[in-house]
Amino acid sequence: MNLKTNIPVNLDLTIRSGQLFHWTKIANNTFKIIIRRTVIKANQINENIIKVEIKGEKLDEEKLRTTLGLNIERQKLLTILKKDKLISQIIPSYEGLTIMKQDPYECLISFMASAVSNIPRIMLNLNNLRDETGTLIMGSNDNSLPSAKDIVCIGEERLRNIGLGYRSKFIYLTCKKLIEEQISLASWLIKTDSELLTLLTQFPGVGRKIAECVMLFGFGRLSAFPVDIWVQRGLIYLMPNLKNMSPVDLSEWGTNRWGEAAGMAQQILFCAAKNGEIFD
DNA sequence: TTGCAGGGGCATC
DNA sequence: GATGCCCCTGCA
Repeated sequence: MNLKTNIPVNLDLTIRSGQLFHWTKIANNTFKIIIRRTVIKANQINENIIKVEIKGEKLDEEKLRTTLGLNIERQKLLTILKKDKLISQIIPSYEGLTIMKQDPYECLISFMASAVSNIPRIMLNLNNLRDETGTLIMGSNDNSLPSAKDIVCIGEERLRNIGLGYRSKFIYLTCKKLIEEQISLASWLIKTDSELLTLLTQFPGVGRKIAECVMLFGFGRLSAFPVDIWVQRGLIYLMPNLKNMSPVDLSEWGTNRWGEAAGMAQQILFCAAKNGEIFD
Protein backbone atom coordinates (compact mmCIF):
# COMPACT_ATOMS: atom_id res chain seq x y z
CA MET A 1 0.00 0.00 0.00
CA ASN A 2 1.30 3.45 -0.89
CA LEU A 3 0.65 6.30 1.54
CA LYS A 4 0.81 9.74 -0.07
CA THR A 5 1.32 13.10 1.58
CA ASN A 6 0.68 16.57 0.23
CA ILE A 7 3.70 18.00 2.04
CA PRO A 8 7.15 16.33 1.99
CA VAL A 9 7.92 14.03 4.90
CA ASN A 10 11.20 12.44 6.00
CA LEU A 11 10.68 8.95 7.42
CA ASP A 12 14.33 8.37 8.32
CA LEU A 13 14.58 11.66 10.23
CA THR A 14 11.27 11.03 12.01
CA ILE A 15 12.01 7.47 13.09
CA ARG A 16 15.50 8.32 14.33
CA SER A 17 14.28 11.38 16.23
CA GLY A 18 13.95 9.51 19.53
CA GLN A 19 10.16 9.50 19.75
CA LEU A 20 9.77 5.77 19.02
CA PHE A 21 11.97 2.93 20.24
CA HIS A 22 10.39 -0.15 18.66
CA TRP A 23 11.99 -0.19 15.23
CA THR A 24 14.96 -1.44 13.22
CA LYS A 25 16.44 -0.16 10.01
CA ILE A 26 16.39 -2.94 7.41
CA ALA A 27 17.61 -1.04 4.34
CA ASN A 28 18.09 2.48 3.05
CA ASN A 29 14.92 4.43 3.83
CA THR A 30 13.26 1.20 4.95
CA PHE A 31 12.27 0.44 8.53
CA LYS A 32 10.49 -2.26 10.47
CA ILE A 33 8.22 -0.78 13.12
CA ILE A 34 6.48 -2.82 15.84
CA ILE A 35 3.30 -1.38 17.30
CA ARG A 36 0.92 -3.48 19.36
CA ARG A 37 0.46 -6.76 17.46
CA THR A 38 1.41 -5.38 14.07
CA VAL A 39 4.74 -5.25 12.27
CA ILE A 40 4.91 -2.44 9.74
CA LYS A 41 7.55 -2.40 7.02
CA ALA A 42 7.78 1.18 5.83
CA ASN A 43 9.79 2.21 2.79
CA GLN A 44 10.08 5.82 1.70
CA ILE A 45 9.82 5.89 -2.10
CA ASN A 46 10.10 9.65 -2.51
CA GLU A 47 9.41 12.71 -0.38
CA ASN A 48 5.66 12.30 -0.78
CA ILE A 49 5.20 8.53 -0.83
CA ILE A 50 5.75 5.87 1.83
CA LYS A 51 5.15 2.26 0.84
CA VAL A 52 3.94 0.04 3.67
CA GLU A 53 3.46 -3.69 4.16
CA ILE A 54 2.09 -5.18 7.35
CA LYS A 55 2.22 -8.47 9.20
CA GLY A 56 0.10 -9.57 12.16
CA GLU A 57 -3.03 -7.63 13.07
CA LYS A 58 -4.43 -5.57 10.21
CA LEU A 59 -4.44 -1.79 10.26
CA ASP A 60 -6.51 0.17 7.78
CA GLU A 61 -5.00 2.96 5.72
CA GLU A 62 -6.27 5.70 7.99
CA LYS A 63 -4.76 4.06 11.06
CA LEU A 64 -1.44 3.55 9.26
CA ARG A 65 -1.37 7.19 8.23
CA THR A 66 -2.03 8.27 11.81
CA THR A 67 0.59 5.89 13.18
CA LEU A 68 3.27 7.25 10.86
CA GLY A 69 2.34 10.86 11.57
CA LEU A 70 1.00 11.62 8.12
CA ASN A 71 -2.39 12.89 9.29
CA ILE A 72 -1.36 15.82 11.46
CA GLU A 73 -1.59 19.30 9.97
CA ARG A 74 2.13 19.84 9.52
CA GLN A 75 1.76 22.67 7.04
CA LYS A 76 -0.21 24.66 9.58
CA LEU A 77 2.13 23.84 12.47
CA LEU A 78 5.23 24.75 10.46
CA THR A 79 3.63 28.02 9.43
CA ILE A 80 3.12 28.89 13.09
CA LEU A 81 6.74 28.06 13.94
CA LYS A 82 8.21 29.86 10.95
CA LYS A 83 6.62 33.08 12.18
CA ASP A 84 8.63 32.72 15.40
CA LYS A 85 11.93 34.49 14.86
CA LEU A 86 13.76 32.39 17.43
CA ILE A 87 12.89 28.89 16.34
CA SER A 88 12.47 29.58 12.62
CA GLN A 89 16.25 29.63 12.13
CA ILE A 90 16.61 25.94 13.01
CA ILE A 91 13.56 24.65 11.09
CA PRO A 92 15.07 24.15 7.59
CA SER A 93 16.91 20.92 8.48
CA TYR A 94 13.78 19.46 10.03
CA GLU A 95 10.95 20.28 7.63
CA GLY A 96 10.35 16.58 7.02
CA LEU A 97 10.02 15.73 10.69
CA THR A 98 6.62 14.61 11.93
CA ILE A 99 5.04 13.30 15.13
CA MET A 100 4.02 9.66 15.02
CA LYS A 101 1.12 8.29 17.03
CA GLN A 102 1.88 5.36 19.36
CA ASP A 103 -0.34 3.14 21.45
CA PRO A 104 -0.84 4.92 24.82
CA TYR A 105 0.12 1.92 26.96
CA GLU A 106 3.19 1.07 24.89
CA CYS A 107 4.21 4.71 24.94
CA LEU A 108 3.85 4.88 28.73
CA ILE A 109 6.03 1.82 29.32
CA SER A 110 8.59 2.94 26.74
CA PHE A 111 9.12 6.38 28.22
CA MET A 112 9.23 4.99 31.75
CA ALA A 113 12.11 2.87 30.48
CA SER A 114 13.81 6.01 29.13
CA ALA A 115 14.44 7.73 32.46
CA VAL A 116 18.12 8.68 32.95
CA SER A 117 19.06 6.46 30.05
CA ASN A 118 20.21 6.87 26.48
CA ILE A 119 18.63 5.86 23.21
CA PRO A 120 20.81 2.79 22.45
CA ARG A 121 20.21 1.45 25.93
CA ILE A 122 16.47 2.20 25.89
CA MET A 123 16.11 0.33 22.61
CA LEU A 124 18.19 -2.57 23.94
CA ASN A 125 16.07 -2.82 27.11
CA LEU A 126 12.76 -2.65 25.25
CA ASN A 127 13.93 -5.14 22.62
CA ASN A 128 14.91 -7.57 25.34
CA LEU A 129 11.62 -6.99 27.12
CA ARG A 130 9.70 -7.86 23.94
CA ASP A 131 11.92 -10.81 23.00
CA GLU A 132 11.97 -12.40 26.44
CA THR A 133 8.48 -11.71 27.74
CA GLY A 134 6.28 -10.64 24.83
CA THR A 135 4.24 -12.88 22.54
CA LEU A 136 4.99 -13.73 18.93
CA ILE A 137 3.18 -11.67 16.32
CA MET A 138 1.72 -14.20 13.89
CA GLY A 139 3.36 -14.24 10.49
CA SER A 140 6.47 -12.45 11.76
CA ASN A 141 9.62 -13.13 13.76
CA ASP A 142 8.91 -10.37 16.23
CA ASN A 143 7.27 -10.25 19.63
CA SER A 144 4.81 -7.63 20.78
CA LEU A 145 5.41 -5.73 24.02
CA PRO A 146 4.09 -7.63 27.08
CA SER A 147 0.72 -6.41 28.35
CA ALA A 148 0.29 -4.85 31.79
CA LYS A 149 -1.07 -8.18 32.99
CA ASP A 150 1.98 -9.97 31.56
CA ILE A 151 4.33 -7.57 33.38
CA VAL A 152 2.52 -8.08 36.69
CA CYS A 153 2.96 -11.85 36.23
CA ILE A 154 6.62 -11.51 35.30
CA GLY A 155 7.42 -9.45 38.38
CA GLU A 156 9.94 -6.75 39.23
CA GLU A 157 12.92 -9.07 39.54
CA ARG A 158 12.55 -10.28 35.96
CA LEU A 159 12.50 -6.68 34.75
CA ARG A 160 15.74 -6.08 36.64
CA ASN A 161 17.32 -9.09 34.97
CA ILE A 162 16.37 -7.61 31.63
CA GLY A 163 18.41 -4.54 32.60
CA LEU A 164 15.74 -1.97 33.39
CA GLY A 165 17.45 -1.16 36.70
CA TYR A 166 15.58 0.95 39.25
CA ARG A 167 12.90 1.65 36.62
CA SER A 168 11.76 -1.96 37.11
CA LYS A 169 9.92 -1.17 40.32
CA PHE A 170 8.09 1.78 38.77
CA ILE A 171 7.10 -0.15 35.64
CA TYR A 172 5.87 -3.06 37.74
CA LEU A 173 3.86 -0.82 40.10
CA THR A 174 2.38 1.12 37.20
CA CYS A 175 1.20 -2.09 35.53
CA LYS A 176 -0.17 -3.31 38.86
CA LYS A 177 -2.14 -0.07 39.18
CA LEU A 178 -3.45 -0.42 35.63
CA ILE A 179 -4.75 -3.92 36.38
CA GLU A 180 -6.00 -3.44 39.94
CA GLU A 181 -7.85 -0.23 39.15
CA GLN A 182 -8.99 -1.60 35.77
CA ILE A 183 -7.74 1.53 34.05
CA SER A 184 -8.47 1.83 30.35
CA LEU A 185 -6.02 4.33 28.88
CA ALA A 186 -8.19 4.49 25.76
CA SER A 187 -10.96 6.01 27.86
CA TRP A 188 -8.60 8.90 28.63
CA LEU A 189 -8.64 10.07 25.02
CA ILE A 190 -11.57 12.35 25.85
CA LYS A 191 -9.84 14.01 28.83
CA THR A 192 -8.58 17.57 28.59
CA ASP A 193 -4.81 18.10 28.45
CA SER A 194 -4.60 19.19 32.08
CA GLU A 195 -6.75 16.29 33.29
CA LEU A 196 -4.56 13.89 31.34
CA LEU A 197 -1.39 15.39 32.81
CA THR A 198 -2.76 14.94 36.32
CA LEU A 199 -3.82 11.35 35.68
CA LEU A 200 -0.54 10.32 34.07
CA THR A 201 1.62 11.80 36.82
CA GLN A 202 -0.29 9.68 39.35
CA PHE A 203 1.54 6.60 38.08
CA PRO A 204 4.63 5.81 40.17
CA GLY A 205 7.76 6.84 38.29
CA VAL A 206 5.91 9.21 35.99
CA GLY A 207 6.75 12.87 36.50
CA ARG A 208 6.17 15.86 34.28
CA LYS A 209 8.68 14.91 31.56
CA ILE A 210 7.45 11.37 30.98
CA ALA A 211 3.79 12.43 31.22
CA GLU A 212 4.34 15.09 28.54
CA CYS A 213 6.02 12.50 26.27
CA VAL A 214 3.08 10.12 26.66
CA MET A 215 0.64 12.94 25.97
CA LEU A 216 2.50 13.97 22.82
CA PHE A 217 3.46 10.60 21.34
CA GLY A 218 0.75 8.34 22.77
CA PHE A 219 -2.32 10.55 23.00
CA GLY A 220 -1.63 12.88 20.07
CA ARG A 221 -1.71 16.01 22.24
CA LEU A 222 0.33 18.22 19.94
CA SER A 223 0.55 21.09 22.43
CA ALA A 224 2.45 18.96 24.96
CA PHE A 225 6.03 20.14 25.49
CA PRO A 226 8.32 17.59 27.20
CA VAL A 227 11.51 19.20 28.51
CA ASP A 228 14.60 17.05 28.92
CA ILE A 229 18.22 18.12 29.11
CA TRP A 230 18.47 18.55 25.31
CA VAL A 231 15.34 20.64 24.91
CA GLN A 232 16.46 22.70 27.89
CA ARG A 233 19.84 23.32 26.27
CA GLY A 234 18.16 24.18 22.98
CA LEU A 235 15.84 26.68 24.61
CA ILE A 236 18.61 28.33 26.59
CA TYR A 237 20.74 28.63 23.47
CA LEU A 238 17.93 30.40 21.64
CA MET A 239 16.80 32.38 24.69
CA PRO A 240 19.57 32.82 27.30
CA ASN A 241 17.19 34.59 29.66
CA LEU A 242 15.43 31.25 30.30
CA LYS A 243 18.49 29.75 31.96
CA ASN A 244 17.17 29.92 35.49
CA MET A 245 13.86 28.24 34.76
CA SER A 246 13.16 24.68 35.89
CA PRO A 247 12.22 21.98 33.35
CA VAL A 248 8.63 22.00 34.65
CA ASP A 249 8.35 25.77 34.17
CA LEU A 250 9.93 25.51 30.72
CA SER A 251 7.34 22.89 29.79
CA GLU A 252 4.54 25.32 30.56
CA TRP A 253 6.44 28.11 28.86
CA GLY A 254 6.74 26.08 25.63
CA THR A 255 3.07 25.19 25.51
CA ASN A 256 2.12 28.81 26.13
CA ARG A 257 4.46 30.12 23.45
CA TRP A 258 3.74 27.70 20.63
CA GLY A 259 0.29 26.32 21.44
CA GLU A 260 -0.75 23.52 19.11
CA ALA A 261 2.70 23.63 17.50
CA ALA A 262 4.55 23.15 20.80
CA GLY A 263 5.07 19.41 20.33
CA MET A 264 6.57 19.95 16.91
CA ALA A 265 8.75 22.75 18.32
CA GLN A 266 10.12 20.49 21.05
CA GLN A 267 10.89 17.70 18.59
CA ILE A 268 12.79 20.13 16.37
CA LEU A 269 14.65 21.57 19.37
CA PHE A 270 15.50 18.08 20.62
CA CYS A 271 16.93 16.99 17.28
CA ALA A 272 18.80 20.24 16.73
CA ALA A 273 20.37 20.11 20.19
CA LYS A 274 21.35 16.45 19.88
CA ASN A 275 22.88 17.04 16.46
CA GLY A 276 24.89 19.90 17.85
CA GLU A 277 23.29 22.24 15.34
CA ILE A 278 22.34 24.87 17.80
CA PHE A 279 25.82 25.34 19.17
CA ASP A 280 28.56 27.16 17.35
C1' DT B 1 40.54 0.52 32.47
C1' DT B 2 38.14 3.96 34.74
C1' DG B 3 35.01 7.65 35.11
C1' DC B 4 31.12 9.94 33.71
C1' DA B 5 26.78 11.29 31.80
C1' DG B 6 22.61 9.82 30.14
C1' DG B 7 15.26 11.93 27.21
C1' DG B 8 13.73 11.50 35.87
C1' DG B 9 11.46 10.70 39.99
C1' DC B 10 11.18 10.34 44.81
C1' DA B 11 12.20 10.77 49.71
C1' DT B 12 14.17 13.65 52.91
C1' DC B 13 15.60 17.76 54.76
C1' DG C 1 14.24 24.10 46.53
C1' DA C 2 18.12 21.59 47.07
C1' DT C 3 20.39 17.22 47.60
C1' DG C 4 21.30 12.28 47.43
C1' DC C 5 19.93 8.09 45.72
C1' DC C 6 17.98 4.72 42.62
C1' DC C 7 20.39 1.02 38.23
C1' DC C 8 23.13 0.03 34.31
C1' DT C 9 24.96 0.94 29.69
C1' DG C 10 27.49 3.49 26.10
C1' DC C 11 31.23 6.23 25.36
C1' DA C 12 35.57 8.78 25.84
